[in-house]
Amino acid sequence: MPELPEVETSRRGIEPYIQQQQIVEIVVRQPKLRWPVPELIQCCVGLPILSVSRRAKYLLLETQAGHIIIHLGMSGSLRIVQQGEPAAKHDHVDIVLANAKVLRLNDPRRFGCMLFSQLPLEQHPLLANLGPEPLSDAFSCEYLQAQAGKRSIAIKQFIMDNKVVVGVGNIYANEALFRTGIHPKRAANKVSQIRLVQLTAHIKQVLIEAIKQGGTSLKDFTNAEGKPGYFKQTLAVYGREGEACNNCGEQIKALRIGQRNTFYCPHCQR
DNA sequence: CGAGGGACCTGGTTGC
DNA sequence: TGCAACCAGGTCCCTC
Repeated sequence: MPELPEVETSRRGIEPYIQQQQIVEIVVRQPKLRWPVPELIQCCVGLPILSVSRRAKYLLLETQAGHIIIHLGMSGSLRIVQQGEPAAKHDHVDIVLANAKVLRLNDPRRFGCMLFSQLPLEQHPLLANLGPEPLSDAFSCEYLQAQAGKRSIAIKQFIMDNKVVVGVGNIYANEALFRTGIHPKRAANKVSQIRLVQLTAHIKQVLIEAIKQGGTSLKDFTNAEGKPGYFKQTLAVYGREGEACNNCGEQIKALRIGQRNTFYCPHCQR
């Protein structure tokens, strides 16, 4: 479910309920996520959550003892529920807070994780080698041009590479390339300089629009209150194989790039 | 170093 | 209706 807009939607949704709240209890029903939930996470109990931030698709809960690092994988979601609410299937972890609210992690496929790190975050192995945030000034057209020149992989895989830029998943990679008129299979180092400038802007634009609409709810993504996002209505190519291109009316095509489903308009994207 | 593919999981949909 | 095959918003890790 989650690409960057969905993770940011979750962050904004949970922050008002958990920031500055003391952690009363951490209940781990299923520790077997992508990596085991560490026992050490229990050392946060009794401490307040000082901040709720995001790096790439990782959510970071800061405490005096270290950071809780949460990734939602493909199917994870976070909800705020009242203490005492019975757990449903795949509700793997509860962080119970002093205000009687519970931050509850649900993840059917268990590709997500909940970790704890006492290291400075920039030294954590999962965070140390990430590229710039797409919505930061560090993700500039000059930067993207410099990176693209070195790579021969398909432009779609290139912008989905977390070492290049974080937070661009399958949906928004497809959408940004459509907006820029670039064929997703074109080699990164064969995209013109002008189009890389446009692509930089379109990646930012599509992510900002999706955040404004609360993310894309495909199957079951919901925010902290259990409500869906509305960006699905805005998707121009993702999931629209066989339908008419909004721009030229030609049929949207699908192909596979790096084992991922890829959608594009053969007329508008070259 | 870069590129490619398997791996980790459950559940919904599709097709015989 | 039943069951197997395939597919899904991610990304680490191994091999070549």
